[in-house]
Amino acid sequence: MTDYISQLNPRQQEAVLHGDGPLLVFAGAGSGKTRVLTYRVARLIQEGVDPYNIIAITFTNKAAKEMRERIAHITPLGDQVWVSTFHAACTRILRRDIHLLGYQSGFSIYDAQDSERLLKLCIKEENLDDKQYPPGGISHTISAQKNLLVTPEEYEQSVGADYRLGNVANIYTRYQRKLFENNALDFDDIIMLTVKLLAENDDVRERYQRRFRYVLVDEYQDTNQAQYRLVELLAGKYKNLCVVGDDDQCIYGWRGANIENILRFEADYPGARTIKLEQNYRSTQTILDAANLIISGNEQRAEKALWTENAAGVPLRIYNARDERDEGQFVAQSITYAYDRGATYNDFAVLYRGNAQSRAVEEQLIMAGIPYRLFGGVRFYERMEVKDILAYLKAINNPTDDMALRRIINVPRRGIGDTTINRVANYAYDHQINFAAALDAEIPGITKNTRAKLAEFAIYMKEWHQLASTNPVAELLTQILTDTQYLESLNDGTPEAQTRIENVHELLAKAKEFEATAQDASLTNFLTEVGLVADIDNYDESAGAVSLMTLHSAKGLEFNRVFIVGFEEYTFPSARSVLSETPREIEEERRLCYVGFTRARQRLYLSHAYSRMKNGQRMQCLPSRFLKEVPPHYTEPVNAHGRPKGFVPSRANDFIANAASTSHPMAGNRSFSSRSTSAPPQASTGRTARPSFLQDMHTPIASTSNTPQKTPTNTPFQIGDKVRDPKLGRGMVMAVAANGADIELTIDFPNIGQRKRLAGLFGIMKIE
DNA sequence: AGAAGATAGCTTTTT
DNA sequence: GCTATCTTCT
Repeated sequence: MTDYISQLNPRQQEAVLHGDGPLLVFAGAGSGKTRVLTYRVARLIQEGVDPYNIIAITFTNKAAKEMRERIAHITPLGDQVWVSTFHAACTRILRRDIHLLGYQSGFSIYDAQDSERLLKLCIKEENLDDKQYPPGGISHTISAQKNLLVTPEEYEQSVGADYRLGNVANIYTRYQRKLFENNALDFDDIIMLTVKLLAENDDVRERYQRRFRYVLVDEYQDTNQAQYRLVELLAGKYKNLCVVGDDDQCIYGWRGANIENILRFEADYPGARTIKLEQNYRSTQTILDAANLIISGNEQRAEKALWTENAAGVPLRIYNARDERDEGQFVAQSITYAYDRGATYNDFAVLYRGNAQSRAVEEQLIMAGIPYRLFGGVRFYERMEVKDILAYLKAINNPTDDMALRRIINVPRRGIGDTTINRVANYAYDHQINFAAALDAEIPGITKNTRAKLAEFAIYMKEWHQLASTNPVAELLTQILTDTQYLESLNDGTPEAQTRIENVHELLAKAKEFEATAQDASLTNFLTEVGLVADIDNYDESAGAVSLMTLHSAKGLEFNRVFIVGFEEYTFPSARSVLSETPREIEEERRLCYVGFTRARQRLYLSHAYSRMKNGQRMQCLPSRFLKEVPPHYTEPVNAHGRPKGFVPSRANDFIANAASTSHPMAGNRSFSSRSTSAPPQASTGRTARPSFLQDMHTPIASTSNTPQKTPTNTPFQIGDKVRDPKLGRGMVMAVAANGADIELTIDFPNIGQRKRLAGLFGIMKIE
């Protein structure tokens, strides 16, 4: 720890050594931001500040975890610093004092899915048509209001006599009341209510202000109004506030992030020192120049220019694909080409604007036998079976959580149908009691038989509730699984059944791990922890696979080689932003582009297709406007293998030149059977059955252990797969056989009423 | 009550 | 193309 200061550049040193008072650090991409933050915390402790008096706030658990570990690594007392996400920090504050707002400490946390379900209920109860009041849109509106700290009452006032908005206000009011009645908070409430708590209770505010003499905030450009206010409240007494961010990387405006917060910092905190970190340690000069040129197209930004001492590197590689399939092949072939010459799969990331784009790339990676991990899509804690089990825990932990209870009352099937549930709900509503209480009531219209089922369920609930007060989470879970036969109910013969069962076991393992590591292993804390995780939190650098994710998810990560696919108008920038024609939205897309470019250390591949399927329709596409913003001398067109057109091997600066002399241990070792020993059985059945929770490795092997020996192992196809042949159309694989070196598939084509045996498999692609 | 089949509607990004 | 919801059937 002694000599760490000398490892920093002058600007970084200045930020680390800054004493008391507000400090703004503009940290460009790859400029050593995390380093500065962690060293600054270490320095404070070294100077005699009690770690107890420091809080560092991030947006993701991953960032928090990384910072916590790095601080603990450089200074012995580091692990006492409070490092957490906005949401985790606020939840902790609320668990302690939320009774002052009328809620109870064991409140449930509703994710986007939960809150939308509740919202639908509210729209229904207001007797409004969910076509005219689409839950998604209303949810966005309510979220926006909460981010601006606008209460239902204030919103109602602000909309005046507007009929439609008046109804929206009514929905908001009802929604908020229901959350309260359920003793539940949505994500926005977590911040909003913490602000309310601190603003309205002098003693609570005073306590936290005194405690947090030093406040550090990461990614300040992504704070929304509520978070801004929260930071203001926390740091209000000592003003020892250090915020780090990059206005050029503000990409969450649609979610309420206010880029003004960082641009206004000096005005908000008079006497603030501003430091700009502009030296980039990550990318080549070429990549950086291109990124700088892109971002300079934006009006609303603080002036700065990244520079680097790194070499110029190679030009950006541009591929014009025919369609998304060709584009996927380009990605796969380029990766294979580089892999065969010593690159590793972790070197690569494929970034795209929207999750829907992953499919085309996935198909080609599977065909080429390239292992990959997919981020985004359905996440572990959003999976049906995991949410079911968590709903049991929520309902047990928080008996007023009607939403959780309603979710599980007939899962697994207990013969309690929608009619009954609605009768109970209506009864509860009419008598102003919660759903759980209504289970024991004499409700008109419910038959004796059904009432017995309700009563039986109610008894179980009481038993579990009892169990929860004395036993650890994992034991409670086990008991629930036994009592309900939930696992058995999952075993329905569908291809996903096995994965679902595994996911439940995974959750059980999570619970055990939680018990082993948590300081206070209460059920409430377990639910808090699992309620606030994001997909990217599970990113693991060393997984030996290509990473596929959205540009948003990629923020904060870096890769040696980055593909940005779908670099087209109406895809990137998104159709929405183009059609809106508001500079604000296009500027955010441009920032997203800047984020994407600066993820790459060595190489950046950009591809666009001439045509692409969108919403089931084939669309013509034009190259992204951002592509035109990069001058031609920074770029070079490449072929479908990622090689420069007219490539000559002796060319200086090219990869093959040095790869030829040093043989990589992995080079040439690409046979499928030797690489993977235990492919998960669902590996090639498609994304819905794939757990993204752990390393989501993809291997093309149908099955290594339980298939006859003659079945070829190096094929992505297995019996039952739905496939498409370019000439014959859709079909289903009926048999897989080896025919010499070739693979032979027997495929049923229902549309032509024929069964064909095909060898060579040219153009046959798996579909879902 | 529950399953299978048909149709409408929608897709940016996520703590 | 996919999914969530509605409809129809058992």
